[in-house]
Amino acid sequence: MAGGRVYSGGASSSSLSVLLQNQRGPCASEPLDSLFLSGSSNSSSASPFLGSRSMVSFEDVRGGNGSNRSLFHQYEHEDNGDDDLDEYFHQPGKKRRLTVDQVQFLEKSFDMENKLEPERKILLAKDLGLQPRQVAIWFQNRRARWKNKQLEKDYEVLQANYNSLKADCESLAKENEKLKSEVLVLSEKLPHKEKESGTSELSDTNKVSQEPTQNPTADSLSECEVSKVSAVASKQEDLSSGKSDIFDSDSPHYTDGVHSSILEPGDSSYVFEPDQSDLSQDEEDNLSKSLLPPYIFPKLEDVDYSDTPVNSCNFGFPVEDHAFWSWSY
DNA sequence: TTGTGTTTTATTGCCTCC
DNA sequence: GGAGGCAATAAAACACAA
Repeated sequence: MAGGRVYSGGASSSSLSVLLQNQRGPCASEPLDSLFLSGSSNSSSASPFLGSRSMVSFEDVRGGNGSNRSLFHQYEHEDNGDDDLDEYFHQPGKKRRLTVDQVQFLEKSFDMENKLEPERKILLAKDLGLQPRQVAIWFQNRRARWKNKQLEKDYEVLQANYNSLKADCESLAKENEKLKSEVLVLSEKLPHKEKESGTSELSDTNKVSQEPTQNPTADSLSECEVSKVSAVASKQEDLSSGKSDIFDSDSPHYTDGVHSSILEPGDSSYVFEPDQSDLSQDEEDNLSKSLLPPYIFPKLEDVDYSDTPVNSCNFGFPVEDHAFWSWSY
């Protein structure tokens, strides 16, 4: 026995005699719902479960089906009076399964409230012809089962979410690889174009830098748009050599509405304002790091990218890779 | 019938709350 | 300190295949 806790081994003679006095055979066939509803308010007079003898009545009504068969037969052999009844309930080490109706009754009660107040426990015990302790144990075990079920459900939900995220991640990684190869191809082609077109493209570069802002989130960046960004990579040489007037406010700019107005954090359209994106700050940081040449955005020096991983959200572009980027196409 | 896995009932020990 | 809840566990009852 647990420290200081005393459990009875089964129904006591006194409680059983009370139950047997209330014995009412045919009531066992009443619909459970009505039995249950009448139980709480008037349980002592309308008890649907009237001790162990009423279990025999249940079996009679049901024709002795299923799970109670062995109990019924066992009890049938011992049904020789109250002495045998007490003997049955006091068998040490013997476990007695509850009847189907008792379990259904308890289940309904559990559905209403899975905690068991003392008064309710007494009422249920009376109604079911069980020891209050048995009712308490049943509720305890039932709560444990319920908790396990909940854990299983939670696990399934988490696993589904994980699988979904994993699929997203994989598709983004593929997209990332695709875009990277595209950037490589375009950056190889662009130096030739540059030589042909001369310095006139600088004004285009400036256009890009002045475009009103939309947030360059992963969602808003179409493949085409990213390709455009990639296509201007060759302008980096001009910028790094001081030719660019990219911060000229009068300069025309790239007008696709995606890669612009990202220069001034103080501006209302500053692209890295947290409220303007569905992405988390980390994701936005990753995007800004991956898409924007660091030298274009001196204000961004305030942002700590030191631990930013290269992942599908920043398109896998290390910051160093951006050294050749510029904003024209 | 028997072996084995699962479910259900009950115990134990520990913990928290009043 | 007692009552009650919970986790872990034991063990009886049950289901079912071989």
